[in-house]
Amino acid sequence: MFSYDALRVQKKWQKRWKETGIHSVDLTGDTRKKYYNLVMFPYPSGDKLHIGHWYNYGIADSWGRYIRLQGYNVFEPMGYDSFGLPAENYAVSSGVPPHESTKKNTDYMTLQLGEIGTMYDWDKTVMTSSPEYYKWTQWVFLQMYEKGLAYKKEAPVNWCNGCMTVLANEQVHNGNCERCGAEVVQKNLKQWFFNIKSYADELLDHSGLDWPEKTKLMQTNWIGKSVGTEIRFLVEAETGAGELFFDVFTTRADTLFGCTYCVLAPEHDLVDKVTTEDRKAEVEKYVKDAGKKTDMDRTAEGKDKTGVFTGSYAVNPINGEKVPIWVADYVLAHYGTGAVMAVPAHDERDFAFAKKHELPIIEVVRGERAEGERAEASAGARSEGDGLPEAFVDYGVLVNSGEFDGLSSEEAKKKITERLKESDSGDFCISYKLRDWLVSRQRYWGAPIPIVHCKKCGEVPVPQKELPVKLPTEGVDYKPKGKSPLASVPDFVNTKCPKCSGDAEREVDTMDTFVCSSWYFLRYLSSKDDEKAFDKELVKKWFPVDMYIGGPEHACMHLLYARFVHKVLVDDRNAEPFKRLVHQGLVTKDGAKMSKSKGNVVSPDEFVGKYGSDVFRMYLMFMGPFTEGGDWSDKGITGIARFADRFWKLINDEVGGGGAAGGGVVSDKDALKKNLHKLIKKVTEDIEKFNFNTAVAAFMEFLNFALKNGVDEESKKILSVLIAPFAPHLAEECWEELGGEYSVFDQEWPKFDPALVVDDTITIGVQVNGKVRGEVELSNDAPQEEALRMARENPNVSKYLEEGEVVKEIYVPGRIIGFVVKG
RNA sequence: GCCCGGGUGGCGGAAUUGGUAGACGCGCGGGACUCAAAAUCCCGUCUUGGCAACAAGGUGAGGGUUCGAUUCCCUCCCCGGGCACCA
Repeated sequence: MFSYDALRVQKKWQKRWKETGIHSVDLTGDTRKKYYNLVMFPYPSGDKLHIGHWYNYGIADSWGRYIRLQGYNVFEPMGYDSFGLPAENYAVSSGVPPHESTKKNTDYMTLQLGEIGTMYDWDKTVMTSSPEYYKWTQWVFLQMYEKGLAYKKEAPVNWCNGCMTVLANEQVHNGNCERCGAEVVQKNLKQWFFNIKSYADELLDHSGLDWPEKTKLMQTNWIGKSVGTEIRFLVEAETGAGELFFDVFTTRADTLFGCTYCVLAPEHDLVDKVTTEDRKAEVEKYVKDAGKKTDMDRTAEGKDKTGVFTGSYAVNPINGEKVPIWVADYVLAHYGTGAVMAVPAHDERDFAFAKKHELPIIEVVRGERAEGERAEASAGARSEGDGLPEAFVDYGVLVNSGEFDGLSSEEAKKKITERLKESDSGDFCISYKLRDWLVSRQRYWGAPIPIVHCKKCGEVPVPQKELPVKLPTEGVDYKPKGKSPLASVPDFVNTKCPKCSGDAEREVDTMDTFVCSSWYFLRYLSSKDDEKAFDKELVKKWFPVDMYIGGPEHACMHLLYARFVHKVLVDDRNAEPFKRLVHQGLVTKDGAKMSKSKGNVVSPDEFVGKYGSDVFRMYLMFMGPFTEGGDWSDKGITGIARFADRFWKLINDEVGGGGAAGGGVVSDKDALKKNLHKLIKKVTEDIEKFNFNTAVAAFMEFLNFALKNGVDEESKKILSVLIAPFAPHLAEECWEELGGEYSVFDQEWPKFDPALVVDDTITIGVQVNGKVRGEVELSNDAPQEEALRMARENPNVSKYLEEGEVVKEIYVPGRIIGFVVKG
């Protein structure tokens, strides 16, 4: 069918690559410039590679091959993120222990990744579920612990009813579990956290990172930094409980005079203390009900602002006004201080709440825009602001604010905060949406947390030399019960305290798999003696990762965690692990996401078996821009199959028929040279931009030309190198066929001659009143006078010029000639 | 609700700073080769009218700026992604 035997060729070269060890990287001795080409490592599933794997790994590899040809020493490692729920869930249903199924899956996957024809250096692979790896994940935990960045604390946390474990904030999407989709509820539990919040400012700093703007923005929004004021409200103690106070956080200190009540979150410590006897029953019931609700329930009730009065009052420190203290679940316990000052005139939520519960509304900021509306409202309600149709949330000028009247919001924020500072009742303050990273999980298939609980000494970290704390593989009931399965393995639980040697119990929770994946890129550079988690000298040499390729879904999870952990491990708050980041797009079928349930999943094997892996890879590259994905078409791939075949024919002079040139006969040598150099330029520039689709298109254009015109041997060699990142096996075969020395990947990437890529004569359009009326051919640097003269000579153009008087002439060299005619 | 992307032929998708819209490929139509089919090769392919030259319309909808707008501005519609009471 095809004259190019793709399957034979790909087998041949995969074998040759392996035998010659061409992809094995010398991390220390090589004198070429280093390039760390990283792709997010896969979770090893038992299924065959799906199209997304091919898309991601195939194209990431093409990038690596291109960089290699550019003369770099490319480090392209690969490993497995092999801890995690799927293997464990499989164990629950089948009884096959995770360490067994995982081993089988990774072996199989390695084989398949080889079939793509990738240049991974398997000598330096990692598997996060191996004791050799998780030993050091535990060490990472201890590092965090020693630096005071890991702590165990009771807090309201997210609990997934499906996975029967707690989840990090980042792993809850729309109130559901990111993994299994089950509903997530709030529970008060004692859990391990990493203090990622203390790195918020460093994580906010993306300077110097060549990352997609969108990803940086998502992280910025997730961290959610707000600059504002913390204000202390004293409680008017009717309960006789002594001097009570609470702090609130606000970004709008300028509205402080408009505060007509305060709200505590139901979980706030002070709720009990400020509630008066007569309100106790009602408040307790409200708090209890709120606790039972999921976040979804709380927000699902939407704009309906529920709440109860505590019976107590607080004093507004700026004016001594007494305001009632309420409890309401529209105030979040975990943000700011868990308490707010409510200013109904200038906050939509407070406005809705005040309306519903008939609390006063006082206008303290006025903007130009509100002027008309207010006049129409009632003049009588001016000072009270009850006439406001809605909250005015914009900045403006202060009113009803005593001596601060007339100040702009900006100025007032500063002045009011400074005043509060004088009386020790407030200060400037910064608040973040980012919460600490909850890292403990009540599941089996993860790295055990290296902590023991001693009756005498309390919480004691396991000494580094005793690592790894091995995950038991015998006698484990994997079934999730809401407690770690490890709790039911006595041999694991019962231990001795490393400090006092007394009886102690091991921590039974395991670590979030995102901890494992937050440092694997460092582990690829492990030290030979295994004395350290990674080789510091190698890390110094090879970091940052020059290119990191992976899915955009990790923007606020892995990519945030990895930056944080990297900063801690290399002991530099400003260090960044990934210099350039590129996200692959999604491959769809008929415009829809592929899914088993829709039955529109495309299996690569069928097409790889028919056309070979090069064609499959190249079609994926051709489908659309890499970052945007593309739509798979069973028919579309035939275009690339034809292309590969025609390419092969060109190299082998099998171009008979149709009057095409062959046998080394070149009909226009200058044109060949020009087109070849234009191709080199186009392909090089497109690859740099990750626009592989247009690079392939340029190849096709060139091929169409070359098959007619003929090519010489030198051009064939250049073409073989140029095609190498796109179709590595084909390129090797062509290169060998042309008598080139193994390997094509040890050649130099061709350079174009700038003089050859510009045409001396070009064809440009001529417009009359903006409409194209003809085209003229003129020299590249033709002066305006000549260009216009030639344009006028065009019969169709002159026809339109005669219709009136030329009032303007336009000449953009190389682009357009235009006339404006009036009449 | 808010914040990002994006809407271009039958389809996937191309189009520097505003400068000949539709590259390249698929599909489709026609032809060559063949007893025939496949494969291959050649020609055509945005719509309408015309043999053609050419003309008119055309990049989600409507306005605007400009000699000229897929590109810039305003209003709106649709699709994808993120956030979601963050005070």
